[in-house]
Amino acid sequence: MKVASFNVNSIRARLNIVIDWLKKESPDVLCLQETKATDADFPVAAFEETGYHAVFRGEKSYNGVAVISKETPENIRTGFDENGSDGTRLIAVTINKIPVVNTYVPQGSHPLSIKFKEKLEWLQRLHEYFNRNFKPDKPLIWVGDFNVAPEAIDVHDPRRLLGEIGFHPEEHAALKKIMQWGFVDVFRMHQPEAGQYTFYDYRAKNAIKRKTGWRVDHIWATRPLAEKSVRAWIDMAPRLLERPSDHTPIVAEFKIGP
DNA sequence: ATGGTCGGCAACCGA
Repeated sequence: MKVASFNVNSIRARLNIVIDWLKKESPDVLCLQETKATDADFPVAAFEETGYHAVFRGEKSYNGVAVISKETPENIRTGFDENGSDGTRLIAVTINKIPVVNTYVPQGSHPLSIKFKEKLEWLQRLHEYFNRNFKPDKPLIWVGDFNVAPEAIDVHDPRRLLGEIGFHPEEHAALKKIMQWGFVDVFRMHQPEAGQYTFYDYRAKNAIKRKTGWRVDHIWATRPLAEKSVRAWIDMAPRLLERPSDHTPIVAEFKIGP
């Protein structure tokens, strides 16, 4: 089973890139973040024509998550609870009997802002959500834009960036707590080298050439599933196409199911 | 070097 995650920064602006990428890479599951479309505006037909199912929860202008899959997704749930709280940032499905949780973690704006506190609380809530709904000794995949680079090798200048949004000790602590609940960073398990990034700020000139990136998009799995992962990589190819996103897809393959 | 550029959507917010 091949699982991928991609922050698209508008599914409508990026539709051709995503569809072409699906055809080229043929993942079993593709999780999207920042779709920036209401459910009525989500381009379902394009995915169905490509042979995929699409489930999604969006809103106008901001946020929005979707799961694109070859198999019919089951147990579709959006948000943290029965009320669907923060449903445009969290969508969970079961595919081939494997639960997949797709999140768009709040970016947090700036460490001194109220939004930073909200980001930390959001991660705490997510920890409780995993604890309430899943068990670390059972298969579970968590993917998405976590908006946190976990380690020094995940940013281009860790000394300068430490304490900035996305590379802050409190974010690291919050993420570490969730990892200690029972996750393995599947990408890092297969790719030990530094300097592999999923995000390049397009406000910065020549960011890709200068390698000023961040690894903030992730594929994590509980141990029984991580043990079945066979490879993982970041796909820079979409950047060569028209209208690149500032994020790029991350992919992992597991020796299970189809 | 303390800016820069996207996307959505109609003035600026979020990233």
